[in-house]
Amino acid sequence: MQVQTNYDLTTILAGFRSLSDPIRLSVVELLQAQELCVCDLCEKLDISQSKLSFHLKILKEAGLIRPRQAGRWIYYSLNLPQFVVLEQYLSEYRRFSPVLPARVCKD
Amino acid sequence: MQVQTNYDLTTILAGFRSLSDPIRLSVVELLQAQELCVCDLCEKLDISQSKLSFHLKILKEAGLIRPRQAGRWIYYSLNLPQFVVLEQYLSEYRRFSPVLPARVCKD
DNA sequence: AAATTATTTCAATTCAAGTTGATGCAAGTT
DNA sequence: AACTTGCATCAACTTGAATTGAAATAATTT
Repeated sequence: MQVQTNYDLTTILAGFRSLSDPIRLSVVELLQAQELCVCDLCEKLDISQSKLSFHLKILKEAGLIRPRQAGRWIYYSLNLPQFVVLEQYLSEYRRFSPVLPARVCKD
Repeated sequence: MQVQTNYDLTTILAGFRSLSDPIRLSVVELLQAQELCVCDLCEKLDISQSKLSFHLKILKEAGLIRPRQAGRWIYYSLNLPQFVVLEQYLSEYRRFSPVLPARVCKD
């Protein structure tokens, strides 16, 4: 409740959901090193193109990656600010963590 | 690939998946303030007990929360180290990322 | 020991997410 | 203009996750 009224929860949820799939996690790990086009990713991950496209869309809609068109290739790269948003969301848990005693459950 | 061979990818995935559901995110936000028993969470979230129990189990298995039994109540609290693991996983993207020039949208 | 309370588990159902192959589209090539 | 290439989208299908109500368990009280 007190953690972040300043973040958009929907975006946070979409971000975590995007990163909760092994293929998508592999994608961002590959993109972490360098910008890659779809066919590169396809090859490196050894999955079908339409399957990859599906996952790229989810990552893109979560704001974690962004496309750049160059001729007929589309290069994807990480959108770091969105990673930072997620990172900072998580950091709030640590930062404001209580040293409060447990509430006693009494009726 | 290059990001973290030192993390267990399965744990990371489970962590993100756990945080990708609105109910579970609400749970950890409530627990961020203080330890709570199941009945408290149930009441605050206004959901059925079995439903909550299902989500608590997922969070617990992801290592994000942990139970503490006191009599017939079970108090759940955050397991901060696991939040830190996720936070640090995300931070690696920022830290080792190639410094790209800010791209200006020219539409 | 029976009754009560807090919580988990189970089986059945519903709903959302992932996969597949085909089709469409836009950019580049001939 | 027709053809190819790189990618996205669609519809049908398969799989997995979430919800529900009922039953099971376990600690507590009477």
